[in-house]
Amino acid sequence: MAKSEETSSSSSSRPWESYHTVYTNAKAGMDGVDKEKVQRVVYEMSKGSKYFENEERKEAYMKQKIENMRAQRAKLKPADISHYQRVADKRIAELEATRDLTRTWLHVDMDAFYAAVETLSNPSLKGRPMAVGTMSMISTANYEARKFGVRAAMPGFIACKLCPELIFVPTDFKKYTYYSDLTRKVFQEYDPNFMAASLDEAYLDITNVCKERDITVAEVTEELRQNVYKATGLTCSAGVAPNRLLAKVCSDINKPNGQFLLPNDRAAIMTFISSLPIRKIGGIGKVTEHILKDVFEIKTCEDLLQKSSFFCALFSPSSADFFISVGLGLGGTDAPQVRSRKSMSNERTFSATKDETFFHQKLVELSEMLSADMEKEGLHGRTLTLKLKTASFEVKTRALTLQSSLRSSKDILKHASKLLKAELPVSLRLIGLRMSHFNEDKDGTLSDPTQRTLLNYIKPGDDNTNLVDDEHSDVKDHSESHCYTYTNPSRDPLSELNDNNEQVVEDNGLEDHECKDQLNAVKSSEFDAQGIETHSLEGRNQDQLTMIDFSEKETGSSSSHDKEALIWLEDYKCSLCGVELPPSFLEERQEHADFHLAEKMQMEEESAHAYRNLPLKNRMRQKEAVVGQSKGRKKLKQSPSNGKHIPIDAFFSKASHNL
DNA sequence: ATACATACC
DNA sequence: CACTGGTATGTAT
Repeated sequence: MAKSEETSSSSSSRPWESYHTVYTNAKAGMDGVDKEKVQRVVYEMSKGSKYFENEERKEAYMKQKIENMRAQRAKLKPADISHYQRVADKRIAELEATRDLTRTWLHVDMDAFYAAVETLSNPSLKGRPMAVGTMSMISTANYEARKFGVRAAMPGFIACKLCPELIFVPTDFKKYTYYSDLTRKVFQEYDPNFMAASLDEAYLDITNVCKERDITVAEVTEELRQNVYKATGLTCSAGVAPNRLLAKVCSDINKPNGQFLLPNDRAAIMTFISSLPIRKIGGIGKVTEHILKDVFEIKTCEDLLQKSSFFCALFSPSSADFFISVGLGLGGTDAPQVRSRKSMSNERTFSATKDETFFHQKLVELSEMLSADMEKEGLHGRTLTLKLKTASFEVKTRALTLQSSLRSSKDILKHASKLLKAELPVSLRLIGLRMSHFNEDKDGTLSDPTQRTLLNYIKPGDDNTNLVDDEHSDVKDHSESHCYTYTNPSRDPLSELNDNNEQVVEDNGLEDHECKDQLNAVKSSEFDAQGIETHSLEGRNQDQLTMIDFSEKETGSSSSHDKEALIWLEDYKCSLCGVELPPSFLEERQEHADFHLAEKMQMEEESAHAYRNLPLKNRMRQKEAVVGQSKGRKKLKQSPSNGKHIPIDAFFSKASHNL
């Protein structure tokens, strides 16, 4: 008892101080905020919740990591330190040699973008504290609301407590996309190859405009911001620097409606960097900040350079390079590359439940959405990842990599169901699906493996695209991990938003519903055709049946006991899968039994199909593997960084922040 | 290859 | 009244 007494200063008397959220970070518009009050309210509103408990769990994990790191640091002997100091000094010199001060990069950042757009369409919101989002989550808050400590990523019900007058406006991506496009038309006049980082942010290389028009950087920046305002009625902030990493930092300095220019001058950069808190750097978040501060007493970018020996001693080379680069004020200066998408996903949150029928319905919806999204981009994927968030907020992922790539909602559903089944029973609050390992399919040709393989065999251009992209995709710094080059917007302003992650609800309106209904219709007829006897399941709906996966593997592996009937061993354990369900859980037991029954029927029904298809698929796959050769690709990727000419951005590519 | 974590908007 | 959604990437196993 006595030992549980808290001795740490804050925990006992002011418990809210130890609840670390992301809301306390100094953000634009948060100057006159009573941070202690915000912290207290956030704590009071969260305390005791499942969410809070999970945050505590995560906090404990982080503390553990810090302790491990501390121990490692303590193990270093003076001789080690001096050794690693030499290693670090060498690396510093090498990185310094890559410094490129010839480009002028501008980072534009719209001010409170979503909120500003909503105010445009409803001027009565002007001057009143407002947030875009829901009671559950806020996307953006306007500056009036920020005065109360309300900010993005804060749940609405907490924001309400901080600011009772707060007005909530639901998000409307269609609107934001429209205005985003207007801004991009302006950006294009300054840099046709500008990089869109999100709906409201972009990087522009203005080196050429400044030269061609023979005007100062400050003038170009003012003019650009003015033109954005003329085009949209929205204000933005801009930062200019010799690289993107610094430009982003600069755009935050005089926000809102301001700009900050950092000259292309090494001394100026070093001065600027020296007092800069590391948390301002894109890629250094809450956790990394905490670790660097608690383990190495690093707070500013200057500290980063001074403690560089520790990075070389205790971090991966790529992490060390990233931290040292930041300490030197280096960042991406290269021309933007067209990057191919790596993954596509969707997820939904709902009130926590154990209802497997409900889970299945979600999987159906997610599969259909994902399939449709993939089709829009002509993609087929090989790896499917199921994401689950339990009622206690723990996130789990379960992945499956297939022999051949897929896209159809039916295939996705069948594999997703299999993955989910293995986790049951479980109480969930979120389900998500992600597809990755894409093989592009430009012609819109179907997933017919014959065609794919033949194409690849004759003309390996299909994968070639990815190969080139992959090589360059490593050559990006962290703050730009989501940047896409904005390709010609002249015709259909919405079409190329496919290049952008945030194109989300583009055509969500009518079409979407139509689509879903159609898919549902198709789905039901499929089930009918499969001849599943719903009546044998005591009124369970058909959807429940589709929880059962269609996999060949399962058929083979579990065939040994597919004749067995379910018995509750020792009156609580399922004889088929070992799941434990007490006798009092009548509903659950019935559902569970249905599950196995349907599974059995499914397997029997399927075994006939599986045998015909398998050998063929396997053959195709082998060829693909040979042609695709992802291993050769990896080697190619690495060689440039080992060679004589090292592109500066390479040092940001793998930088780690998980310590 | 998989699982988990971190980060960004 | 009860803590998002989409993408990328790094680390560990």
